[in-house]
Amino acid sequence: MSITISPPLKIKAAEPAGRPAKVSFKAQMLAAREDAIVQAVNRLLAEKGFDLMTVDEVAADVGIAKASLYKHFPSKEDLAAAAMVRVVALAQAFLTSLPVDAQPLQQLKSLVRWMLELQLAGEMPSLPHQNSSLRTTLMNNKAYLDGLMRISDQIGDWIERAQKDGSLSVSIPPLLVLYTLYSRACDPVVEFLRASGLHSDDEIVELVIGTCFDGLHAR
Amino acid sequence: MSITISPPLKIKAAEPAGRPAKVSFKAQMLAAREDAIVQAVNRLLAEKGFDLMTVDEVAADVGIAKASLYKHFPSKEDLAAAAMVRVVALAQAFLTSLPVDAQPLQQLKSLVRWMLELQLAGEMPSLPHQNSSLRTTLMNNKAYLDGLMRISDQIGDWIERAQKDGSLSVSIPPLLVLYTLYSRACDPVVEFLRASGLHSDDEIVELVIGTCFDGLHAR
DNA sequence: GTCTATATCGCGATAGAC
DNA sequence: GTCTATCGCGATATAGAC
Repeated sequence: MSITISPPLKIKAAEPAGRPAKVSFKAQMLAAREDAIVQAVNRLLAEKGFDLMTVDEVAADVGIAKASLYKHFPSKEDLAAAAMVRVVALAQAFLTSLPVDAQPLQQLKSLVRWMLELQLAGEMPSLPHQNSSLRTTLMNNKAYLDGLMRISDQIGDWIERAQKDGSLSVSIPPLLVLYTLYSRACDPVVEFLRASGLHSDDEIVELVIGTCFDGLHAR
Repeated sequence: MSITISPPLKIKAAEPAGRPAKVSFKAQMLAAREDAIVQAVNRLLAEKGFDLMTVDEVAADVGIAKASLYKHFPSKEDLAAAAMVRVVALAQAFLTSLPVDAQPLQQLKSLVRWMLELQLAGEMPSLPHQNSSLRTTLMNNKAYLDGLMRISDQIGDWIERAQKDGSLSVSIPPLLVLYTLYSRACDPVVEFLRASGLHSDDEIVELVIGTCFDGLHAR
């Protein structure tokens, strides 16, 4: 029922008069509206998951009619795909914000920490891995695939360097490392631990990072 | 469309004549039918997940009418709950089949191996953790809760003993260990690795066990 | 208990006026 | 592009004969 627009609109701030300004203003409105939609979808995906999220809820949350949603996105699957594109873009922005001279293992831990915090903040969308129509839409989304490939390349680079400098086990295939890190984005241990009420969010993050990199076995 | 009955029926094998035998036979028929239903549900839950599994499919798979299903189980949620009760019972049977004198860490690894193999065999039902009606049904199912508590107690005992004998890290809360082990039952890494086609099922099992207990960090 | 046939309904998607 | 109102479909669940 609430309309969230981010970043806040600056109406015709430093724009020259005439048609170009008007077009840009319209484009800003459109982009802001679509961004509000995608943010609502992202939150609902994190809260209820794809199957339980209804398009009616999304429309009500954004504050527009359901038919208007379908003018922006042709299907529910495309709504979810847009949310995933946004998350991948956020991940990419986070990765590029990391110090380039840090040790590769620390980069990987920072990524996992970021994903766990996103999950704890209720902003990590959860999709079913078995919905074929959703998979088809995602696999046909060039923006999503490109973004996913770019961050995977970056992470893969860190994995190889971490294995070379001896901080990461060389007996684990790099692909397995990548998948293991990605899986932390939907690790049910996070919500289980939170439901237990025994640990703060920060403790949960550090505990899960510990089990991920150090394992359960005693050193 | 196929009716699977297990174990195979032995019709009136060593039964005395009279009413008791007849009642027992009927009860066997009923139990066998319900077991066939639960097995079909288990396979469909593993294949498509709860949301994508339809009651029509279950009925068609067992070879009976949908209305007949509802004579055995009052709702789709109860169907899934029955499958979970079965899996928990299988897990308990597996745990009691383990050698009692083995080291506790090996017991835990054996459990994870069993869960991973069940997943690779397509027999690990996958439920959404966010479906509230399903959660309600499960939390009201005494057989499920009792079975889950019994195996959790057994596992918790091994965890404490493994921490005492120095094979498991004492800096990890036992509850986190338990959750981390349980999470291997729905670890998406398994299907990702299988989809990559780079490893055999046995290799996948050992690789995931390795990342779970030894972590990614080099020793 | 099993069947056929049907009730009921939630949800994705659309028509058509403005 | 946005709205109100509605369609169409599939899914859970049930009625009633046998």
